[in-house]
Amino acid sequence: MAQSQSDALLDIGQLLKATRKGRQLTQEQVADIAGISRPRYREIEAGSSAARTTTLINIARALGLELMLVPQAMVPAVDALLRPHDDLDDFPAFVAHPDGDLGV
Amino acid sequence: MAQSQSDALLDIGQLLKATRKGRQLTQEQVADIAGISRPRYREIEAGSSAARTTTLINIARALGLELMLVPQAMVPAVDALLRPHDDLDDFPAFVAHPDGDLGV
DNA sequence: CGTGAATGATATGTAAATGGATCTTATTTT
DNA sequence: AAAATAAGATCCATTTACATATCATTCACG
Repeated sequence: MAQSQSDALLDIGQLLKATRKGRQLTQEQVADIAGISRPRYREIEAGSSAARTTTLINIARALGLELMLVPQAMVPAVDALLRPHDDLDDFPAFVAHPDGDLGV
Repeated sequence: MAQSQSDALLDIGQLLKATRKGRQLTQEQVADIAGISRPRYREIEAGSSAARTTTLINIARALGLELMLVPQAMVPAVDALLRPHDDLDDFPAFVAHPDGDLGV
């Protein structure tokens, strides 16, 4: 059916890593701004640990991202809006991807 | 500057509650689908405790929502896309709102 | 009114996130 | 190549998420 929690964590980690590199920041810098330790940020980026909601929000903001909860039916539209995001720096937008197999 | 973590949790809780009521589900039903206990879901909905990332994803999905990480610069656009969402049932879309005071 | 369902709220115990220290292994940089 | 910096990885102590049980309160409805 869909992505397991582990997969979601891995995906989030990948996005964080890609965004961080796009911003040319070190793990320590991001961890610092987000107010967590580097070992912890490392685990979150590696997807081997499920951060608290508040921690994830802090990390996201440290990277210039915002956490949003979007109606599943709107995900494709939002995705489409985000993809052609060719700015100075472009990061992929993360979706928790149930799979994409909604009957939209 | 911006929203504290506590405020973010309260906002998330409000969205969850509004969405749940829109879907006419009980706390127990959502908790059940999300795989957590009712007291636990109650606390998260009340914003008095920060769920793990995986838990939040599960709850969101139980309510037909998806967790997304969006570049802050794109938040207004996504918000605009989400607001006129007058479907069969319409839920507000959550944003972790740093405040809206980005120089966009 | 009163009966039951939904919700608010708390307590105890377990599991997992987090911080801090430390060590190793890349990856740069000079 | 050596030095420095970043990243991978593991340990222990503390905090907190979460389950389960329980009771109070509110709310819908006959």
